[in-house]
Amino acid sequence: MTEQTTDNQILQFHQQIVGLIKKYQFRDRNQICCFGISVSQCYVLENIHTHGPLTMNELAKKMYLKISTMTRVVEQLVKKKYVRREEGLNDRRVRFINLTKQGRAIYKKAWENIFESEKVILKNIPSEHKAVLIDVLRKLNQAVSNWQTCCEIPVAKA
Amino acid sequence: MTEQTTDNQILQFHQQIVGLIKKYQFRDRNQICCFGISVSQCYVLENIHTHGPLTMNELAKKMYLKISTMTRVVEQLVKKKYVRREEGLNDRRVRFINLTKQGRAIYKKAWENIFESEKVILKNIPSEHKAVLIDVLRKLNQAVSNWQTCCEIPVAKA
DNA sequence: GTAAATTAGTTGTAATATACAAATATTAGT
DNA sequence: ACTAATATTTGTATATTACAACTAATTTAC
Repeated sequence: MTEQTTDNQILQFHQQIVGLIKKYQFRDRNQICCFGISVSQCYVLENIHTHGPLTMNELAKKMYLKISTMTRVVEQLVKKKYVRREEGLNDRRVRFINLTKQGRAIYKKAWENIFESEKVILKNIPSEHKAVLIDVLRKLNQAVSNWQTCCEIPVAKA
Repeated sequence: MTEQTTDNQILQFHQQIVGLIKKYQFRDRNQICCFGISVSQCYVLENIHTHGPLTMNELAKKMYLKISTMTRVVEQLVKKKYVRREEGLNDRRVRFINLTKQGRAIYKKAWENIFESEKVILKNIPSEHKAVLIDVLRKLNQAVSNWQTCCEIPVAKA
């Protein structure tokens, strides 16, 4: 038992993370999209649900999307009556995007299955490891937050 | 200290996982795509690198994509000379997709940064927690593998 | 206090990713 | 040999996203 991280540990860690990401992405496309909303649309609902009404800029930043893309995503949600645009009081340029009653309902429905799965997973983890896990995940999140984009061009051409 | 999982724990767990996924997705679009290859293209390289030459069907299954989409992705990689199609010996219908020398090189380059980041992250985690983390990630992976798609239509219309 | 610069958001246009259905080529079953 | 099944490709359509140009509102500078 050494303090050093072995190459094997790093490899396993990497593989588990990458595997997890791929599966979540897959789940996203299937499980979330079932209710007639796309992955991005669903993340918008989640962000508003968690943080309350957000401006277009705030939403775009939280979802790592361009604001023009944000406009399109929100547009679809407005059309479906899951969110509404509310005018800013101080600054009449900004629009606060807020959930409607139907929006709250569809959000619950869309995340319910995932939430249930996570509940089961967490239940099966020994109590003394649960706190450790959450703490480590938080650290991981922080580390990942510090990642820089390695170049200016976000998406390369084919 | 109770054996039960609190609602708060579940919520935190959920938020950390979702946050992590979003960031990795974002990083994918930026960090991986820098070398002139898309996220999907990069995952193809990784799959072949890890498992050796794969058929179109195997690749599609591993990446949760339709085989027709797979054709297009591999097409791009062939054009860039990162992979080549090799005819099956027993069954002349199948094509084994294999890495070229350049393919191996670009794979290393594309994942290098990510791998380095993960190494740093893992280094900063106390030794006794490292094994727990990897173990939990593995369990999480298993649980996620069992997720069913909730309906037949994979992607809903706008 | 008005002109210039900045900011928030939308719209036009284009590129990319993905899916579905039909087509092709090969193999397996009877 | 004829039919069914399988592996892959191609034609076509939709969705997601980005970039650039645009509008409207606010702030800054003089």
